[in-house]
Amino acid sequence: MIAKIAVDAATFAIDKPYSYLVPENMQLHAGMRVQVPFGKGNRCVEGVVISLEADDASGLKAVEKALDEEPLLSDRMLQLAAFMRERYFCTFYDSVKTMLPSGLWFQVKETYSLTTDRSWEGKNIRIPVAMEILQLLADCGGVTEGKILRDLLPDEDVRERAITYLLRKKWLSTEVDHLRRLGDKVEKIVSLAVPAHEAMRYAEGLGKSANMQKAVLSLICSVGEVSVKELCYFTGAKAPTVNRLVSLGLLNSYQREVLRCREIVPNQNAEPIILNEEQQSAFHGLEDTLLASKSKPALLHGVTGSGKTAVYIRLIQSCIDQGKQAVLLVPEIALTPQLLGLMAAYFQNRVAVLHSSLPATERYDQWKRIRDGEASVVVGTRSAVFAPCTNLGLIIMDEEQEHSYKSENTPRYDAREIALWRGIKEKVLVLFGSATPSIQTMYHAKNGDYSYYQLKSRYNGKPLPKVEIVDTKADLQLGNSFSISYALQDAIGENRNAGKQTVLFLNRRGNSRALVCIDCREAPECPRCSSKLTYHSANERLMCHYCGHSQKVTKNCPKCGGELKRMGTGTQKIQQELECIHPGISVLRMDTDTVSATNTHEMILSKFKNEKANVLLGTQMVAKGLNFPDVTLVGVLDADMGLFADSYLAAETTFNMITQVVGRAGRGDVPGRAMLQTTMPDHKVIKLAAVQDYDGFYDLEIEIRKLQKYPPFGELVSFTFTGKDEIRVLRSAAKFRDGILSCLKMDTYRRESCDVLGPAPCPVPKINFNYRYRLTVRCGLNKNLRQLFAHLLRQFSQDRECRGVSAFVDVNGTE
DNA sequence: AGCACGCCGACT
DNA sequence: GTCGGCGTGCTC
Repeated sequence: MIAKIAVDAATFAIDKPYSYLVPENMQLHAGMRVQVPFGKGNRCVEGVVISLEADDASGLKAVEKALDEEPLLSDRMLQLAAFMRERYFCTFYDSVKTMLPSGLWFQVKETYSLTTDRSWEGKNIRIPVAMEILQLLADCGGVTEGKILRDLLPDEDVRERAITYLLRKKWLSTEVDHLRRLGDKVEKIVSLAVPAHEAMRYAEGLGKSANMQKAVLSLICSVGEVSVKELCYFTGAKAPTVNRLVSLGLLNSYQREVLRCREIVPNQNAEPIILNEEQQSAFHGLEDTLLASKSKPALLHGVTGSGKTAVYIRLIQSCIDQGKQAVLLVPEIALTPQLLGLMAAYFQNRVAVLHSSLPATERYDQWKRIRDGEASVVVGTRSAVFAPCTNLGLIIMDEEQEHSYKSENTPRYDAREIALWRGIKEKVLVLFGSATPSIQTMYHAKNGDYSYYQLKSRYNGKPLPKVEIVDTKADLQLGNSFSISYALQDAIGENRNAGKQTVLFLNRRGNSRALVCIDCREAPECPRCSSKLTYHSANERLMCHYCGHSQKVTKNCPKCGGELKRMGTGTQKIQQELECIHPGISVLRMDTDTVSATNTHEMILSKFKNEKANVLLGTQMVAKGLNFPDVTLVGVLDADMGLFADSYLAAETTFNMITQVVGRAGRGDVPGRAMLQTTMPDHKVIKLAAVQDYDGFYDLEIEIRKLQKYPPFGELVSFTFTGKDEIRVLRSAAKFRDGILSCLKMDTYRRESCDVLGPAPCPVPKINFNYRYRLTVRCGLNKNLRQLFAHLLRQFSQDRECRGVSAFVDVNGTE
């Protein structure tokens, strides 16, 4: 028997199925992970069995051992890994790792032991610390773990040199083992092994001193099966007492797996859902597709407050009634705590949650519940698109346009694409839901690739707020030095006098916690990266969020010696302005500075609601999930900020942001009002967003996309090159570009439309002493071109001139 | 990437 | 002789 195996150690250039011999007595199946010898040194590496063949061949290395007892990945998931490998230019095993919860990954454990050759004894070895290692091993019985050596000899260079020397001398040998990061949690369950009356008769025959045994037995008689832990808790007995009863043959015991999953508390009663006419017709159409197991995706386009969630719940219900599982993907769990409670209300303990901030143990156990079919509804973030459902019927992606569905690590997958792939292969309905669908999804809907359902009316019948565009240039000419325009200043004042609340939105990332020199106006930079350090008050240090470098806060500027002052964040400055303009106004801030684990997002929101602060001021996080009747004014301080971003999604993102923010105003009885401050009051995107004209925006943007050959008309593939030697990196990138260009002249590729831009420095040109340059390729990324790129990447990694430079690919990336 | 093999110069 | 440096080639 031969196993085709994808190994972890393989880089993209050499990634392919490797054939290994399966030992006679080994039970292997596709989808199981194994430990195999790889390379000349036969080092032990992890791999996954892709397929098995009955062939017999000699001259192959043999699989060392199976690391799983049963397959972790179905054939379908293996197919998906292959798809991801081709689509995102990663290795097969990279895909496998992203599909599995991290609790299932392995940790390598090296064991070092002395060999029988003790000729080193009494010798004088010149290599530093080599003798120490030998002595240490001799002292602890000849065997030790790699971790112990690492702890004892922290200097990596010296330690590794000594170890290689000793291994070559064959005085030391090493073994590698793959250990699961997490184990399955089990508990001991006991039950009666004899009829109850017999057990009780035994208990009565016991003396007075054996009260515990009596208590234990009588409890078991009344409840039947019980865990030892609970038994001890309720009776006060200790484990040995129970074990004694087991060994006497009165009790049976076995290990039962326990799942470490928190219970989700339903936040309401599961009242029957009554759909309005629009919802009803959308639901019917979608249910038909669902029941027919046709794999045509669908878009549910519903304005904020139109009740998309009700349709989701009915669909999930219908899916479960078919005996199938449903996956509901959300952009960020933290922003949808009510959704989880709602799901629990309707689907009770059949709901499983999967997202990255769960403890690894819980995530793994949730994963098992899904795999074993115990959970029929999966709610989760991006990675939940890999939920191991064996009987999937429905995938819903809420807020489909959100960027968080795109991964920023290798493989840089897009959960939308994965969902669509599963949709086709598993004959599953994929439903995209959004108030402002991405241009790409809308295009497919208009094109008939997706079926399209629209919910136009807000269920409470509230009109959308009145939106005004405020030209900040005009204010500047009038001498207004504040970030808040006169018009908005007045509106905030009026709103406050009317006893209503205001939300102000600053469209910036809240990471400006920097120190700035009062003389040269410069902020301390990271010595390893081209980035500014941010100030962390918890440890009084300046930290770099790209490389993790941190340094003590100094009093003076490292460049000119001027005094360093904490620069107020954007929101802080605006808070001061507000207090200056409207003395006595109460302002709550919500940004990375004020939101923490102890002072969560929701806590600030509920404070805003309950304490009736006049103004809530925040960055991107206020845009979502806020629904208060007393908020009648919303201000966007820099509505056009996002339009300058260097991304094909800039306009789309800005439009969505404005829509979301505007939707926060006027949820109560008083009609809402929104003000958009901008330096470009005539910008089409701003104007369209102000009147909430999605269709107009779509028509405008789709033309630009078509002209520029941006998605959905073409794809943007970026190749990023990194390395320590800047010249070399730039040269490698240029060489790669030339490689593409010359291939495009060949007959096979002549018909491809493909523009190559760059190389240009990346937005962050240096990270951890690695320089970064980028090529951007606009093309129809078909199979032909994908194969070309993969070929060029392989060739690149073997190119001697490009040594020390590595490349990675991002398809339709946001950065 | 990571590892061995081979060839060369330097040091004991 | 013995050791390390570095270039080259391969990974079932």
